[in-house]
Amino acid sequence: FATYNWMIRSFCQMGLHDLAQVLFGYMRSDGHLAESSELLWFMVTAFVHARRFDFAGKLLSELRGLGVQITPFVYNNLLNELVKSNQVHEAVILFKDFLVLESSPDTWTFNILIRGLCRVGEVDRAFEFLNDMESFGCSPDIVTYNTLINGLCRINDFDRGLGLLQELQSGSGCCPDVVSYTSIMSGFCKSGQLEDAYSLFQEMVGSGIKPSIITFNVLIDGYGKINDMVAAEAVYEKM
RNA sequence: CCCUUUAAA
Repeated sequence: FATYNWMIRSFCQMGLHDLAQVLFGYMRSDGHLAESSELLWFMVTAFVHARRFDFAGKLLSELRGLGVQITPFVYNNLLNELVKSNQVHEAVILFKDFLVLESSPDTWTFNILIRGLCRVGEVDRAFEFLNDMESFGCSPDIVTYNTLINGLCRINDFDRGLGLLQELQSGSGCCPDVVSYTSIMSGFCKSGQLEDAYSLFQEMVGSGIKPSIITFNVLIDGYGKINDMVAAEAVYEKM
């Protein structure tokens, strides 16, 4: 098994995934599957990086067959890697493959996917995942909502963004925080709606939430872009 | 630079 182990790893590192796949088949036939759980996860990451999601999914099935527990912490990292490299749809495919494992996704898993979908403008798809969370026993948290709010503002859908903010204010779940407000303020600033941004700023301060350095940065930058240096300086004096 | 998830640059 030791020989299979390092040969397969070497092939993966050399980018020879076809050879690694063939070798894995031989190793399996030789009855070494039971001792290969750590190698299996190594191969999963390698094949995902090589965009070979079909075989990665088969490997995950093997892992389940071995009764190996892969924690969400571990595979969230992999999903996040894909999202960061603009491969959200691949991440969604992989997410579905992860469902064959015994371990259930957690809130972070959904937050990563929701963020990815928002980044490519598929906000409605992101909301579908929000609705699916509950069936997996996951509750959306403030990060989930802030991510969605930001996604809405990025596509200039301020009405829905503000609506979600109001939902947080009235709902019993979680309360909006400085990120929620700053996110929408940033959207307003980018589209030159400084009056709306500033009234949100006042609303935030009025509800006892302390603006952060980023909040001020957003406002000052927004006023600078519309050449209102007087207002920009006025905000600067507040910090 | 980050390196399990959210706001500015």
